[in-house]
Amino acid sequence: MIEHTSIKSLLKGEVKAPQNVVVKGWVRTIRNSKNVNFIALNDGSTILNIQLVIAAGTDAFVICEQISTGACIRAEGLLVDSQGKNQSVEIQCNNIEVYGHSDPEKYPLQKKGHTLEFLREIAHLRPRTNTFGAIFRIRHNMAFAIHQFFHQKGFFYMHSPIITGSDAEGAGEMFKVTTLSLENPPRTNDGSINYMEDFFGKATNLTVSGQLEAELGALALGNVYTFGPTFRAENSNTPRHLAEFWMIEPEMAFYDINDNMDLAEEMLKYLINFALENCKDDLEFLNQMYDKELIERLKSVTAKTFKRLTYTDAVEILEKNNKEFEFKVSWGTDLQKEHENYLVTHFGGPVILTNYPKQIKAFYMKQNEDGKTVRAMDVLFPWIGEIIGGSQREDNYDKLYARITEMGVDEDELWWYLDTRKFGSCPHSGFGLGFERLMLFVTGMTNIRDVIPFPRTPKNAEF
RNA sequence: UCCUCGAUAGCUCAGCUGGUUAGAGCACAUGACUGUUAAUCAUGGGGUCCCUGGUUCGAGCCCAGGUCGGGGAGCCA
Repeated sequence: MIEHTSIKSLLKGEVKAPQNVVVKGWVRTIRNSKNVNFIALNDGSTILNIQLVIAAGTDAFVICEQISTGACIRAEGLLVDSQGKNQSVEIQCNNIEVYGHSDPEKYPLQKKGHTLEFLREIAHLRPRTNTFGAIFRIRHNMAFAIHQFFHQKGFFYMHSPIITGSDAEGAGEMFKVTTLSLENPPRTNDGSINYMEDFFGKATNLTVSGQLEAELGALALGNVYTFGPTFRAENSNTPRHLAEFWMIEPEMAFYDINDNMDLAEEMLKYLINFALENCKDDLEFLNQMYDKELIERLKSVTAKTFKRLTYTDAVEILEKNNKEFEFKVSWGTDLQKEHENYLVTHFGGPVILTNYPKQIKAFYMKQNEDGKTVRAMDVLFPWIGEIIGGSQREDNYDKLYARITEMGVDEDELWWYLDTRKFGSCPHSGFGLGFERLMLFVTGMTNIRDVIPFPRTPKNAEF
């Protein structure tokens, strides 16, 4: 049986003072004086610390000589109402056991502020800071909320493969997966690498999207979603890109593009509300330390109806301001970040754009009757830009096949995908949400490397 | 990948026009202190000036190449 109590439950008043308690955690600061020492102890259950009060003359007071910032201890004592101002309760501590010392000359985390750049270099220790404790607790809550949201709506969580044999999604550069010798791979007669001898008997990669597999699930189970790691070998060096990130991809049978937008909007609002309700202390910390408008912005997004308009209407608005843009807009061009920002600012909140020109979108999107556009939808968020990209899917075999050949996609790699349009095809839709992009918005962090425990980016796979 | 800025103590930074022994704040150590909140006060220790090469009597400073990091852009979620 676990003998100690979480600091969260003590500070929430779930244990009535006075009462003997045991806590275990890591020392944030220790303040010494002649007659009394104070320790701020954190166990990760909450951003708040509990104060240990150690009077001179106790065994614990002597042990304090070994304790410094970062040490891990077990502390036992009487939980009492605090005499100090900054906490409701504290522990009059008479017994301390040191689990792990922390050499104060060498421990990198000081009891002062550190830059996020420095903390990235010590990603193995940064969960012990207030900031990253808050971020990772919020990250957990968002992951949990995603499952809860879909489960409540009757969706099934589907595990799409991490290793894929097709390079057909066209979603970006892929990481190769192989057990062949890099120094001396087997060759075919024409000198190319013989993947027949590779582990899977063919060339394989890490997935760039679980969407195509999710569609297979939707055409059997109705509504499904994937939520797993995704890999892009793009040489992207920005605060919004990772080589390994997590993506949520719902896929729904019998949803048209409007149902798709409704779901995307409902989901984003649900998740943000969940954070506001369940991550109050952590959000308040981030609001105070990093982004004074964070909580206000989160509330405003949940209250607002997302502005929906077509790509064509958006281009019309943008064209009026072409002189302000580095990249001029005209119908058929892909929208740049400056254009997305303009629209989000123009409408004062999230924007959903639909019906893009087919030539700038993927082969699987449902073609409109006009012959020019497809039923794509992008949800644009302040600063982040495209937080969700999705579409109604092309469910007509002939149209899908035509598009595949037009775009030079290898049909042999997609025979199974095409099969679903041969046998019991149906209208369906889906979208992809970048989990870390959601985290950026919810935490107010501005660099995606700070919302995932161990970021993978070009030239960085430490830890 | 392109543009741009940067790298000096454990951290955050200053360092003049190229010139003697490279500084500050915080952190840390020691001491003081009757309840502190990133405590306070005093004293002290602490440097591969990112790397390689060059210019120079002399380089933290100038030049070239590289590495890593920040911001912007592209690719995208």
